[in-house]
Amino acid sequence: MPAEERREQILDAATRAFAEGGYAGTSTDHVAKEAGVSQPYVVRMFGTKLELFLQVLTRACSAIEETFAAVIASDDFDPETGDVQLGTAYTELLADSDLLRVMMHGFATGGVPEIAATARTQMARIFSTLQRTGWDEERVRDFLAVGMLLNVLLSMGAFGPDGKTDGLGDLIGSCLPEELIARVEESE
Amino acid sequence: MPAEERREQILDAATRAFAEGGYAGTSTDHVAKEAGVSQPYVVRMFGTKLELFLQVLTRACSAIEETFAAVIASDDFDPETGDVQLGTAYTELLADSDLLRVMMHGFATGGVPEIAATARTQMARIFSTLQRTGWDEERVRDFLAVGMLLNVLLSMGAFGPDGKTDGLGDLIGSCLPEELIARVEESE
DNA sequence: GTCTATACCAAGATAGAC
DNA sequence: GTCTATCTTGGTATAGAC
Repeated sequence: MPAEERREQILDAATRAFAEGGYAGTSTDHVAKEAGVSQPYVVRMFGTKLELFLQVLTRACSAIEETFAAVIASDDFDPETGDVQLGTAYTELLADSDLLRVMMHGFATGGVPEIAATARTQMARIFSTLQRTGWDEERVRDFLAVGMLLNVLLSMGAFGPDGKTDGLGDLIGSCLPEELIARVEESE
Repeated sequence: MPAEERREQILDAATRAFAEGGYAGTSTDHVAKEAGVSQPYVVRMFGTKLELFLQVLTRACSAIEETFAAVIASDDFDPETGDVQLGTAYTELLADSDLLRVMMHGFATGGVPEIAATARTQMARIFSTLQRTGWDEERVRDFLAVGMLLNVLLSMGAFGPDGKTDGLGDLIGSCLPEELIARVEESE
């Protein structure tokens, strides 16, 4: 298999693995098994585990940012009701869950300077993209903030089967309309 | 030293250590060094590293919840302008940073079922306390959401010296008044 | 109540064959 | 381009002395 294709395959596998365990909590061997290759090969291809994680994090944030950018740039984007359009796009990300979960791991791993620096850069990019909605400062902030709250709830398994009985239902309900919640839970 | 006092001392040290590295990224030896005791002693006292982390997480969330509860229960709490009172209390937490940072690590570590379950319970408690403001659903949600966004920014070092040049200044500015930002940065 | 010594396993990275 | 074997380190937990 050509290196380029293998590379993508491993990045996909690493995204799933790191989404579950985070940077420190995931071994390169786990990533390798998920990708169906040998552990030394993973290290060989990316140099170090850290470099691999940085690429996974950057790729995940780019995918998220591009999802928003596409909605905002589309012809039928309407600043007035844009929350719904962006919210729907975001829900698709929620249902996929791996991208948002690695992102959150990256955002929380401030103890590793390279990861923290990458996190700040990517967060700034996403913020910058959302500003192209033409919304005022507070509206952009609130959209991002509620999204971040949802990411946290996703990370702690509030959408999963165990999460239903934990008293977070009302909180989730105040963030998302009923129909969308059902769709996210389904995919858990 | 009596066991009870030592216990608190170790929990404090563990809070600092885990705030930096998270659950998987922090060794029991690191905790021990921070507390000035031997590594086997730490394990002996809490049984396992996981148990220690769960207690640290629960304690941190309780402290945060109690901070809010105290403001809300105080005589001069006014639901109308309560955002400012609660926001100021929250800023004190931001300046301390360790409590919020372990909490975020706990919230992001969904891959360890016991941690995720504890995270959900604690989040529900904080939510429940905020509901005692008497605010409507959306106002509670937005307060919590903006708080979560700030926690994420804190975790990625956006308030630290390196964070100033990353283009997140406007985002932070839309979450907190100028004076408060200065106070948080100072403590970094 | 607290330590030293240590058993034992997991994990990142390297060497080198095919 | 990909693997097997392996070196080396670090880390959790236990045993047992003081």
